[in-house]
Amino acid sequence: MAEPNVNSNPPEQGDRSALDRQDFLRELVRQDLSDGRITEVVTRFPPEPNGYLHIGHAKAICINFGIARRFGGRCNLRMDDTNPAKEDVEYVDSITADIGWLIAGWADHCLGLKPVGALPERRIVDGRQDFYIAPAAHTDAPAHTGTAPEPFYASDYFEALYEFALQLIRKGKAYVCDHTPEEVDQMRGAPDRPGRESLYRNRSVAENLDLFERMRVGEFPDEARTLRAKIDMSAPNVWLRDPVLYRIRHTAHHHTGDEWCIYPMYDFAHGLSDYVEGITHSLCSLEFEVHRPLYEWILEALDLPRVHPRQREFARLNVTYTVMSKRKLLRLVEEGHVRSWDDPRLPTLSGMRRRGYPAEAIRDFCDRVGVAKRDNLVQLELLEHCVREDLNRHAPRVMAILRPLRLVIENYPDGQVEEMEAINNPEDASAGTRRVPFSRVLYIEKDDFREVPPPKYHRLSPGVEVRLRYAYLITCTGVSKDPNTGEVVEVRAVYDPATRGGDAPDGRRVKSTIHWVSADHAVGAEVRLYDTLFAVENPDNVPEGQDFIQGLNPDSLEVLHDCKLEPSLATATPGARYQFERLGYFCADAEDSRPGAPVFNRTVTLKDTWARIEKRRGKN
RNA sequence: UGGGGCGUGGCCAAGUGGUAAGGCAACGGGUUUUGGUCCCGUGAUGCGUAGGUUCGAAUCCUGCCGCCCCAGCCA
Repeated sequence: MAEPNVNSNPPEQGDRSALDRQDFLRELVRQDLSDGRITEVVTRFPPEPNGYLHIGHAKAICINFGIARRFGGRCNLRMDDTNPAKEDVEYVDSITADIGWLIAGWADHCLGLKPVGALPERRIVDGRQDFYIAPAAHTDAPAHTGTAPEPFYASDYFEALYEFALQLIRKGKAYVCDHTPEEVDQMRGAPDRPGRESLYRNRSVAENLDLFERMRVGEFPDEARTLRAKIDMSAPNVWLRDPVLYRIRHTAHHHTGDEWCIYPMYDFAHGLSDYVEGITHSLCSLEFEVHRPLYEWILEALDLPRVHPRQREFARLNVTYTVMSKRKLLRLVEEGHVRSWDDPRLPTLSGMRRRGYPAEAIRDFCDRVGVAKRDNLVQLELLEHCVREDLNRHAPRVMAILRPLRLVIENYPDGQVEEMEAINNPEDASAGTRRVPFSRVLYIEKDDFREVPPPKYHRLSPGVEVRLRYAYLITCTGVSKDPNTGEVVEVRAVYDPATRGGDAPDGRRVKSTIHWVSADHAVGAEVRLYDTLFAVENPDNVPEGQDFIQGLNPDSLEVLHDCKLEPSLATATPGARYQFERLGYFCADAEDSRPGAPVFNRTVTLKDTWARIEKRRGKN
């Protein structure tokens, strides 16, 4: 029976790189299609709602949605929620929101849509029992616009899963075991030593059926019994040594409430959930490779009528200067090393979104990182490159002073204000221009002035002429210092009225152009500068006896309170991204920005050749 | 020490018997009213290692070395 192909949208034109990318997963899918093993491609992304999504998940999302998209299929977002003790709706909400954001405008057209309230349909195919949940037709659903998609839930299949378990028992392939967890543990043996068979392994089908049904209705306490697969206690692969399929947990579930007190284990639930949804390719990370024989055993033992899903594994993503494990991220949040799950220093999707990383850049990164099976540690620089490349194209330019230094134009009339025309985005002519007020007293960046300039320093210093961007050529005439500290508190200069806009009629050139903000018109702002969360490249690789926490970078956050922005930024909308010229890309904080009192996060710096020169000099 | 995987330039990664793609990083140079962007150029005689097969090997065979995963009633 052919299932409806609800989505046959081909990938967009002009998408060559993603289209042609060659990796072993796409190769396999291509092969299955040309062999006629399958006629459509259905994948899934199956997070357990027990934590927040991070860049590592983004890779899995891009692979699963990307392949569905590439072959005109669909990808289901499924909550793998089979362990009520660890899960919560808080997480399903954040996960769906993060995914909606990440795939918006890219893979929303191949997002598997669940018919509202639908459960798997029970039916008989070729005399064999089957369950299938048909996707909603795409045309019936409102266009996905980046809002949280409605996920599928493994827990919606508990009834079907229970029926499958019954069937396994009837076939003599599963049994109820009364051993304690400790006994099961001991009897499993070791990788190089076979295990011992359960004393309950040869119960009759009738007794197993009776016991399992009584497990379901709640006759037994937690841990009293389990349902186990009858496979091989001496199998070299320990996952084949009669793995537990169901356990008793008198615990309320975030999605099914108190309807159940037995819950299926991952290995039993996952493959069958894939099957129920008509998944053709179940793409997961490498640590599940040893589970694959069990995944296949379950599907085969049940003699299921439709085509079986195929599990294939790829290496998970690691990025330098950060950690990806749920356990470690949780510690960072709980111990207060970061403020929250969406702290802009975290590799969580919510953190990166708050920091200003465009979803498109994260997807591009996942694409460039490739798909393979070897362990990897990708340099942060590649991610930052992707972010800069996207922002360079799209972010409007603006002038902002992070560390203000007063500059007085001595020969500029006091009280006069001129509106200078500035280009919004040199990469995008359609972005137009804006007017920026100029006056006698300005702020410039402290870094842009040196009383005694080091070699190769092109910026302002006494006697030197530079350009004020979009304004005038000025020449530094002197400084004022704090009488106590000797610190330069004000720079004085004269301007050449003939150079309005920045070009000299006589054609003379200056070595540097610096940015500025008019003191009278400046908007005060808080700006948060971020450095890597960890000071070490690979925080997971800690020396003996050390805690990964010790690898933290004490200077990962610097808050600047007295920044001066050009007036157009007074009402920056939360989440809006800009390039502060010559400094970097910044994003109006979505939580803390207020009209008239914006707060900005530095997303990433611009590449800084001068900083590199200085750094090199420091080393020599 | 049992089983399952993986080793290609600093980091990713193509390559599937015909003589080492591409990206990031780095380093030179050009353009530039952002020390940004953009453009041009530079890098493995070598594919963990030692043998073998072949006219020819990163690709096939054998041994060795290294790294990762697996003994949850977690996923």
